[in-house]
Amino acid sequence: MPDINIKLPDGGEKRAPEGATVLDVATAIGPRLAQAALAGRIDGELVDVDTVVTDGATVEVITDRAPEALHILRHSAAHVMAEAIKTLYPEANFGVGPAIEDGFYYDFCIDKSLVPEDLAAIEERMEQIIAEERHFERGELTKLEAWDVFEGDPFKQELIDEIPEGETISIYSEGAFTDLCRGPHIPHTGHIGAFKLMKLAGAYWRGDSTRPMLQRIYGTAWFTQKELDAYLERLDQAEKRDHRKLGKELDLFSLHEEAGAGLPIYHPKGARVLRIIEEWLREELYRRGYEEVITPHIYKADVWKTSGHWDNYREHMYFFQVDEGEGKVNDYGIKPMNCPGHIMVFQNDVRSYRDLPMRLFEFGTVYRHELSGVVHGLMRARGFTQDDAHIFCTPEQVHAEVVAMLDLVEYVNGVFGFEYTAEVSTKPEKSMGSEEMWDLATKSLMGALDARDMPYEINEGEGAFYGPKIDINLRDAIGRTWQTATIQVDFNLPERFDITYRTAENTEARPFTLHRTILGSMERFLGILIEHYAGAFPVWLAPVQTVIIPIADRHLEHAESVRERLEAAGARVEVYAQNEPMRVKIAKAQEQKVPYMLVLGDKEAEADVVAVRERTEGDIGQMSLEEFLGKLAE
RNA sequence: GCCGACGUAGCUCAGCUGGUAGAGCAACGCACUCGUAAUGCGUAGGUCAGGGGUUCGAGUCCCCUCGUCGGCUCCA
Repeated sequence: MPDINIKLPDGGEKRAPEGATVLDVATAIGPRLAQAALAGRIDGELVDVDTVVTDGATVEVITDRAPEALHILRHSAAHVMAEAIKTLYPEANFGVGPAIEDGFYYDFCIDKSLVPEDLAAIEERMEQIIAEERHFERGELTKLEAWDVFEGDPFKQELIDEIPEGETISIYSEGAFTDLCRGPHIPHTGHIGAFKLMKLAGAYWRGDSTRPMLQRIYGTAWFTQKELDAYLERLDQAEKRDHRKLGKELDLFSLHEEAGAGLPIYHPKGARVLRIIEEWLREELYRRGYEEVITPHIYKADVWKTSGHWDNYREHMYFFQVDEGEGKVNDYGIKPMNCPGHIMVFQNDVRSYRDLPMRLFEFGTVYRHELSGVVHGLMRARGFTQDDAHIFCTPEQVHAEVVAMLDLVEYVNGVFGFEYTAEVSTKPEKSMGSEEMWDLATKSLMGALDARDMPYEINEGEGAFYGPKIDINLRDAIGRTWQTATIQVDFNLPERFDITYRTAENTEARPFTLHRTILGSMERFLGILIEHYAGAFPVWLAPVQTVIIPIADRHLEHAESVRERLEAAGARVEVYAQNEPMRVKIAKAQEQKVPYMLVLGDKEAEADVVAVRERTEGDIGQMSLEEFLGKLAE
């Protein structure tokens, strides 16, 4: 039998008999590798281990160390789950079942509505399938054959329908379950070392709310039990950071059924943090050439008719009628966006190119009637405050303005220690504005990112109908991402409100309008910060920076005087005056995640010093008030 | 909005197949006056989310509404 040549990823070459598979190649390299082989890669394409290699190809053996390995494993786990469901519910029809971050899911349709207890039976069945070390058998079919195999399966038939004519269709079977699938899969089900079904949910077929809703089970799968345990532990940790839980424990805000969904109420401590951030950002914006405006929370409906919200966004707005007397009734709408007010500021005078760029900002509280299913703590509320700004400028100025915004993004996120990534969304199918405007605006956005050496992804066609945008995604302390800042070009509102400026040539021109937020929603950003810091705000943000702990009642007076002196210096202080042992007060202050505790007893009163306890380091000794204030300011 | 789960004292939670509500913490009172992560005793606190129904009897079963949670969808 003639031999063939294959290349290995390390640059080496190997000879193999014709008809050799990836597994044969692995075996030739070493028996341990053969045992660890989960899949292969031939010329960059992931394949099963029993795929025949071709002459001259580069062959790589994928083991559990490869970054793709978990993905393959989870995809196979999804199939195992589907088989388990199929055996328990033979009438099941399946949608799609991909691997996702940390796990997998499968969508399916069965007669009964599953309850969480049903998951145990499915898990049990999966255990059996895994114990049997079932092999995944690949088959290749023509479109016509595939139609037959999935006879009576509407979802799979729809998927087959969309596969281009002439393309080979691959299917995988393990036991009783056959699925339309591109592959590859792990050699046998026994490689799934640990898995757990996590949650039950509903999901529209193909993500389309006009189509049937399927049942979805989410699961996670790992090579070892240890990895699964570590993952569950990670989820536990994330849960401890949940801003809704910490918001309650730290007395930052509350939600009230009687107030309405998505309408958080901020307590003194939560309000304090919000105002600290706001005042800090305001000063920074002044330094960067922004001017603050204040605009109404409500406008007559006419404004929203002009802006287009009345026609296109009404179901998301709060409108109400007011009887103005003598039978005259007016419609008013609560603002879901700050744009109209800012445009009216611009419009209030004849504007010249010399006035541009005009940068107007506002901490504008807006209300949006979000769908009931999406409200979520502070992260998705119906009332929230945007650190909103609109920049009116000439086409030539767009680039520099976006660069300046990106600089602000970098500065602001640096202060909180967030890393971030950017994405640009381009012209969608349905859009307004000329090709040239879109082109100029999109190039300005990308050019600004390039100018600041910021890498970005492009979401083709994902822009709003009225202009392209840049979105910024933060990465928090435990690696989750949050979309916050957005820089958005708007071709729509300048048109609708017909705003213009005088050019140097004394002609009339329409200004470019940029919307932008840096934090997004102040309250949502607070939620992100709570989770990022796990509730332990840095000193400059902490609503209470230091707690004073008098040891006994006789130290109360001294404690009060220390409080007054610290507050006079601008510190945020609380005295724990309740009649409790010192260690109880310390425990409470620790629980409240207060950065510093000042223990005051006889010794401190006498020497007029404070005994400082740092939240994470513990007792750091005595110092004078001045020294301590210096520490607070660090 | 859609699918599913859940809603018991201020907080965290217990309450089996229907028989008229319980703990810990917090609060309040008394005692203790304390040196770096929770002192003892006592008191009070609930139309079991709201409304309707089934039943001799409902926190427990059914329906509706509100809210919360997990997803999906939406996001001018």
